[in-house]
Amino acid sequence: MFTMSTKSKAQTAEQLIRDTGARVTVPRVAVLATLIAAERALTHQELESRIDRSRAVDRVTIYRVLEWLMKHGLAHKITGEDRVWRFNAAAHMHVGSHAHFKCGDCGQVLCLDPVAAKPQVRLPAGYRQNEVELLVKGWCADCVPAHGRSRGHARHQH
Amino acid sequence: MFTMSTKSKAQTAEQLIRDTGARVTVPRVAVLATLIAAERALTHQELESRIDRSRAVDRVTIYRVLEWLMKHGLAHKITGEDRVWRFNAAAHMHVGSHAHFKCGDCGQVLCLDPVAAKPQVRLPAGYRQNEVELLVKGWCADCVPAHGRSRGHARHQH
DNA sequence: CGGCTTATTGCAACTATGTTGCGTAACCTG
DNA sequence: CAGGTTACGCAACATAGTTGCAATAAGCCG
Repeated sequence: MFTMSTKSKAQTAEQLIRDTGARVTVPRVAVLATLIAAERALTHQELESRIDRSRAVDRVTIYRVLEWLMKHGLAHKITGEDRVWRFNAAAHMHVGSHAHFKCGDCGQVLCLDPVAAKPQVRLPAGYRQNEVELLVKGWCADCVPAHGRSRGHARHQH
Repeated sequence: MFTMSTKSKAQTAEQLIRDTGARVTVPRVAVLATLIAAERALTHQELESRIDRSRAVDRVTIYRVLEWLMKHGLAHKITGEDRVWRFNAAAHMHVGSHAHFKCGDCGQVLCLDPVAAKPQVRLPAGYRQNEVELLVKGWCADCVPAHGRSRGHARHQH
């Protein structure tokens, strides 16, 4: 089995957008294809720079496209701890509970598989629980060695 | 047992700061006392407006004091989903796992008691887990009724 | 108590992320 | 291919947080 080419990813993206019944536009396809091609959650900035190479899309348009994709269930937003949003193509939307991993060293964010057991939390009286978001912090495979060598001095990628 | 007066909270704050061995300054006491007096996690903006009534403290100073308090384990930061940080006095720091509740309607954020069972998550090979942060979304006691009445139309407090 | 040293504050300017308004261009339909 | 509507791009704005530096005040020591 060959890896999907960039072109076929664009086609997938195009098809997904067409299926919503709304307009198929260059920015929408570009953003969604980029998200699908990404191995991890991307920030708005990362999206912008990855897209620019092929066809320039306006900053604002990317924001609006992302909002649109979320509204139509084609992408979802991850709230990082650095006040930056990251976006994933929603290949497998698991409603009710999300789990993400964030490397404290390089800042990379992954969308983890849904947790087996939905953690049970005790809320104050009268409160109602809807979704649960789980953020696991730690170090990714690339950063574990660096972390082990020089404890307490992490190189951040801001 | 009487509720602590505002004054004794300021004294508590002062003592906690003094115990670190560093300088006891007006902004530090003001910020920490405000956090201790707060019933929930406060944003930087909320802190600023609550402090202003007694003695004006510069915006930037509040940021720096908060950073300092965290460094000394007297406060901790919660990453909301609205890209705003909220701060709690760290009365009971539970290292390794935090749990917070955020009301999707009024935006209030609470620091929940540590979860009984640390949720077990499967990470990719080579990844190392450090902390786990749990964000429970739902509706607080005050907002549950409103939510029940008009589903899908939440009044946000931005 | 009053001056000395150094940490801390306040101000101003800056950066980064995200949002809004509006005229223009692109898409789809007939 | 003409027309209506949606979506885009630009520019200006809003908000959250950061940095540099001179002025201030905490704690110390005589």
